[in-house]
Amino acid sequence: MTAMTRARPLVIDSHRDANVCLTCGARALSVCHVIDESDLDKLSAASVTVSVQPGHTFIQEGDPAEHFFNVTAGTSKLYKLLPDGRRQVTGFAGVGYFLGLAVSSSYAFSAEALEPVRVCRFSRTKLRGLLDDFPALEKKLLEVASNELVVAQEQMLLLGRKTARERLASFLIARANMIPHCPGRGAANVAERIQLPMTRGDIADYLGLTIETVSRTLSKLRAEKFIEIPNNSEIVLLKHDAVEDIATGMA
Amino acid sequence: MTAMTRARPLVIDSHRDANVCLTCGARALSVCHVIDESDLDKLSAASVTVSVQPGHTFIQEGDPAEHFFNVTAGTSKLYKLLPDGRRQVTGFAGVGYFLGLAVSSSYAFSAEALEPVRVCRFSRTKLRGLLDDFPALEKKLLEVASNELVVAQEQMLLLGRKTARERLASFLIARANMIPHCPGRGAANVAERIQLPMTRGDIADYLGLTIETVSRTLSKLRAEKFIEIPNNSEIVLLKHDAVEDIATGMA
DNA sequence: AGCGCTCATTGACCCAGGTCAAGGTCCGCA
DNA sequence: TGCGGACCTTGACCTGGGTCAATGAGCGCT
Repeated sequence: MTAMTRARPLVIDSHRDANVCLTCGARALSVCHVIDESDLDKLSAASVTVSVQPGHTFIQEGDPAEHFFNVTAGTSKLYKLLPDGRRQVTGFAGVGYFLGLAVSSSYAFSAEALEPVRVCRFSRTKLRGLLDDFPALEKKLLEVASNELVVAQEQMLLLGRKTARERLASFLIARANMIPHCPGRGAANVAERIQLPMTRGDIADYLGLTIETVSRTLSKLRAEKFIEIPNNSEIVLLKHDAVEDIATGMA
Repeated sequence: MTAMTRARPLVIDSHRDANVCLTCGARALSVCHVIDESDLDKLSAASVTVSVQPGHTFIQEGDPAEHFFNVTAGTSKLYKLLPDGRRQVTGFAGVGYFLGLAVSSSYAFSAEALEPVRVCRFSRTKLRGLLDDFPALEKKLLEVASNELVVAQEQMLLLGRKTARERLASFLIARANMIPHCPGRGAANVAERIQLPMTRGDIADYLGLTIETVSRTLSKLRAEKFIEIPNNSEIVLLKHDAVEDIATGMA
């Protein structure tokens, strides 16, 4: 039975108990943490857990926006398409990410799982109810949206004005900074191991480049001893500060 | 005395009565309209009116974010800079625009007036008080932030994946769509007169191009009879639908 | 009316990054 | 352990848009 369900692209967990939110490892990282423990049963009751297999799309640009999602496991890519297939990845949604903030009748982007992903899914009306019950949640969402906006503006600067080299450096630094504070961080030349759940193609679509330019630019950074590339889904940042200078256009 | 005060870059209106919000022409377009008329005196009391002369910066990237602003007259450009002076304009803030959503200790962008601008300025703490008194305002801000996010994602698609021609077409369509519904809009080939309070350089910095490319591309669109350029601050859209097709990558 | 400033246009040339094409590497599977 | 397919790298070449430079147009000021 496990094998059967895992083979399906989207699985709704029907055997959920009222404690999912209480025991949820993603709570500390997500908007839910503003809700008091004693109220978590209400949160559990308002959502269902959905599992998404890698490569499967659980939000489709243009579809009616019936649900909101909170990511509890895995990473997804968020993207928009032009009619001829050109793709812009607008972000990568990891654990704790809240999806669907667009207050519009249809989704403005698609979301596809890069790894096995689990999300808590809320219907539009249920979320509305939660926001009325928990004003702190609304405050938190405004905070989250505001921060997203800052990140989006930073990405506009990258896409509009940075060179390929600066874009890759910015990407690596951003990825490195999202590693939950590992010991020795902040020091000048401590190596950081960056996980890349996405392909070179996804990185290219995120940075407004082609696969070839991403590959070439990474090879160049490796030849210059700024990074190491142990395998396709990891990069070791050898000189954080030097790469940061490249990212900010100071080198 | 009028001449004296108008010559200063920033002027705080000290002779404001308690009815400013009640008589404010921008109210219908701004977040304030969710506040009941009977409560507008509280809103007036929490803010000051500031006038900004063209070319003057009233928000400086990196400065401590002490204030929030609501635009009541004129257009400003919002932008970020790289250390070497490369500029990305992240948006143009017109009447009704709410500025300062970034919940961070410092501003993530600068704002410079393109025309004579008037803003209502709230201190961080006063706005916090208003949000506590008027939950509807918080809801409205979340809605505004969410819509901003959708616009930002659209701009990422433009900057990452569209050609210069598509970028200019997108810009013109977006500008045309913000004209408050003029009669005959929506019809196929009704000419629309678009106001451009910004320079070619600002447009270039907004679209991730150079002045020269903006100029050349507009000249080309004119040669193709899609637009007319009566003067530097106006463009007439002769074929809305054809230009829209270019904007969306369908031509 | 004419000066001088800022902004916009146009042309000639160039280059960062895209395109096209040919391998290479990794990994799951039989 | 060797096959197949997805993904990545590298090289050669090309081009959209950037750079540099000259000219034009609009406008406030005297």
